[in-house]
Amino acid sequence: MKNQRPCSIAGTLAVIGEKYSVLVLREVFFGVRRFDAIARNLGAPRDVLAARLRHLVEAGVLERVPYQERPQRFEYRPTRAGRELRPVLLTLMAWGDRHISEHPPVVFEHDCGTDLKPVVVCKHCGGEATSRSLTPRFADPEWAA
Amino acid sequence: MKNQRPCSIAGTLAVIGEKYSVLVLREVFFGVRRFDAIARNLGAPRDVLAARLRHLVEAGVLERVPYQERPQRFEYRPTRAGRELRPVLLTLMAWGDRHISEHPPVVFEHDCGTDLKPVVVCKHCGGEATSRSLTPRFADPEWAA
DNA sequence: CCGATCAGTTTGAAAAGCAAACCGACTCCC
DNA sequence: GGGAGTCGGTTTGCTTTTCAAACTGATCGG
Repeated sequence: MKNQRPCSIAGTLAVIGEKYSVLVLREVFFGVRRFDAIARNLGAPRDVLAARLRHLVEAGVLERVPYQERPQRFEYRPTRAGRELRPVLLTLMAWGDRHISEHPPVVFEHDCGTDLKPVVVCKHCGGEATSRSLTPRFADPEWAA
Repeated sequence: MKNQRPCSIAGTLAVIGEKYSVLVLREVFFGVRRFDAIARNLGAPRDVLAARLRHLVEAGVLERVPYQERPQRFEYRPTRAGRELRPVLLTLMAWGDRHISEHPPVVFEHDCGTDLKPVVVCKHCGGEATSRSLTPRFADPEWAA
């Protein structure tokens, strides 16, 4: 990584782009918040998991909270910033449901009573954000495509 | 990676989860579709980029199309499945804009005339998909959290 | 012929990933 | 009290991946 285009996608990936990081968040959102349980559900090497958790805590996405003294034990909870990553996981899941497994392993029931089909829309007008409806504008014109 | 929870998030990450893959898609969406240009904008090692492009083509996200004969040269275009990954990039960008750079390096103008603020909503009711409004249901109860 | 362009491949060393074993501070149970 | 189990990691020794830089081969322009 040398001469990178300035970009919020790259910025977010610097936080959650390493292997397992997103899956850690998935488990945490499901309520699985302890080291052993996360390791089991991910099948990840424990040293790598330890490194990822440290990184996510430093980045302010998770917090490490003791859930008992004697012996002291910790669990990992999403912060506000962490919870705001849920849309990322939902769009990843939606693509996988559509293009990989036609029988989705997990479904989210939405308040409205249906199985959630997540769509990305413009907050202002509510219209779907499609390729054709979007025009990029670059802060630094050197990087205009 | 051993004993993984069956999951569409993991499935999608198997396609675009390696380092640089998402950034390749970003460039392709911006219209940067040739090997040298992508390599330049990413600052990625050329051998890694070659491997990623191969993988994305095999996965059906990009296609490798000749844009000239003599000497034969290729460019990479998003397929339909590839274009459907745009929502993933938009949510990644939105999080970075909010939590990393308060001055976004790129803004998308939406048809409606405003700068796009992407939100994930329920396709059926249009309501925002928040933690509290969602209840997971597991196809295989062994993995219920 | 000389230099430049482009899409990769090759090379050798450094970094990250991996599975399995280990550790320390406990608790539980006989 | 002793042995087994739990839990949140760290250590070890090996394999795989990444990296930057150099190189290749086809072709064009002067």
